[in-house]
Amino acid sequence: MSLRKYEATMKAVADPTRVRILKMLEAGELCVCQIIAVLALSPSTVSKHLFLLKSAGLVNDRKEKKWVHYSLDRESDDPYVAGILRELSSWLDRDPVIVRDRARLTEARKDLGPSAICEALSCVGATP
Amino acid sequence: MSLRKYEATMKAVADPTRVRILKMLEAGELCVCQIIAVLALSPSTVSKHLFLLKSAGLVNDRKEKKWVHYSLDRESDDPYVAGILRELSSWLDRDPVIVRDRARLTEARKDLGPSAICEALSCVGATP
DNA sequence: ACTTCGATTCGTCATTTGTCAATATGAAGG
DNA sequence: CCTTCATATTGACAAATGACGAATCGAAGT
Repeated sequence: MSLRKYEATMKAVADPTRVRILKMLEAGELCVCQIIAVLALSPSTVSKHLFLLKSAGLVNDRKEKKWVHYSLDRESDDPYVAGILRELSSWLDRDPVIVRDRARLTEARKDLGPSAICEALSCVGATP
Repeated sequence: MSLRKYEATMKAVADPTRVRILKMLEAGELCVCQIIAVLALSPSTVSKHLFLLKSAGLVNDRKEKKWVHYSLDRESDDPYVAGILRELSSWLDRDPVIVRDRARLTEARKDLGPSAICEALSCVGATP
């Protein structure tokens, strides 16, 4: 494994926004609109982050109906990806930002579909 | 452990030059002049990298005579540091850049003191 | 004290990175 | 078809980053 690949993987997980996404995905796959809503960032920004994570082999995407769902690539044979995802599962679980992200997700998922979650969370997300 | 601390640690190890330094230090402590010589970078640049690594708690420094020696902080109680250093020990061992760095170090350490190594390597380092 | 030499700090520069607005793509429904 | 809605892409811009040279600090040695 080369230094280039290492650098891409590490830089992908070193960004706070991207690690928030990864920590959200630990609970299961999410559609892009849900991630946008929780992060309260513009769709283009989130899309670029997801592209980077996918390029690094950290996540997979799956298209269903109108939505794209992302999930962690837990069976990667890339040693960097496997090692980082393993370490990450035991990190940051008590960070207030991570906790808040999780709260937003579980709250909104109670009885709403992806589209409705989008609506519900984008209101909440607008008030930091 | 906070997202801020996580970000600092991860960004510290995500840089290729800094990871080269960490991989060099796996063999034992080194003085700054040796690191400068192997990397073939300016002293100010190397000094800043070392400062960043130390700020992240990844390395310790020790002054002896005129020189400053850096070493990995293997007994850190910071979970990020401990986890990263553990993963790192099994990564990049076959990368050509890492291999070359090690070769330069072991070659020059055969029978020279730190100061002489500085001299010997700075010539080699100038020809990539 | 003065000089020397290893290391750090400061100032500056080019490159990279993260963000958003605007636009494009593309599938599902009317 | 043609519109709509969820993502993706593009372009622009501010901020962060990594590189260097010059200046500075500090410990030994003359």
